Amino acid sequence: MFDLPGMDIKLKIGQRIRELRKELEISQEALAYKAEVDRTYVTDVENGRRNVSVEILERLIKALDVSITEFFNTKEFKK
Amino acid sequence: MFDLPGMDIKLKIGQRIRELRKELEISQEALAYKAEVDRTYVTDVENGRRNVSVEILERLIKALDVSITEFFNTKEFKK
DNA sequence: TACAAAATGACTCTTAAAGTCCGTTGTATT
DNA sequence: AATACAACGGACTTTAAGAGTCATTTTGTA
Repeated sequence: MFDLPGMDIKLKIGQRIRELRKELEISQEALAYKAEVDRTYVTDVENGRRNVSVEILERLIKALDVSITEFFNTKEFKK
Repeated sequence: MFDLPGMDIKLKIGQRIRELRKELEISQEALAYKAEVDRTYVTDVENGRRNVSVEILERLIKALDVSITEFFNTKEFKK
């Protein structure tokens, strides 16, 4: 996985979501259902094409069974 | 500052922004200028009235001179 | 204490973009 | 070929973001 210094926040978030979703071994559709967002929306988010709002992001993070702190506790979010 | 378990994510973020802004001892207007957002928008965000997008949130966090990891590394974001 | 200035809060309105919903296409895997 | 998953497109509805204005609170200082 890449991590260029100036990489888009949307891409970083998308990659993190995909990473955690894979760990749970669930499909995009299953995640979408859990987070109560649209199926196609998850695809776009994971591919860095969506500027997610914090309320939607919180739902996705909850659906991934991690805390917000945990979600952002990876090297690509540390400066 | 309070922290009820089911507290709105928008309020938590607003409180965190205010907290860090106070530490820097700058006004809402100065923060707005640094983050390139409207002054009244910062007021609304701090008071939990705005569902901020991640791109804007990133700008605010940068303007507060902390990493995203740091920003969310407080007890109210841990579960 | 009183006054001015600065900072913040509380609305409203507009438009650019977030988020939804339908279907279709691509790509493996069995 | 059939099933499951992911990517993509377009049309649509809802809302974030920006901006304006005025009211209120806070701060400093004479």
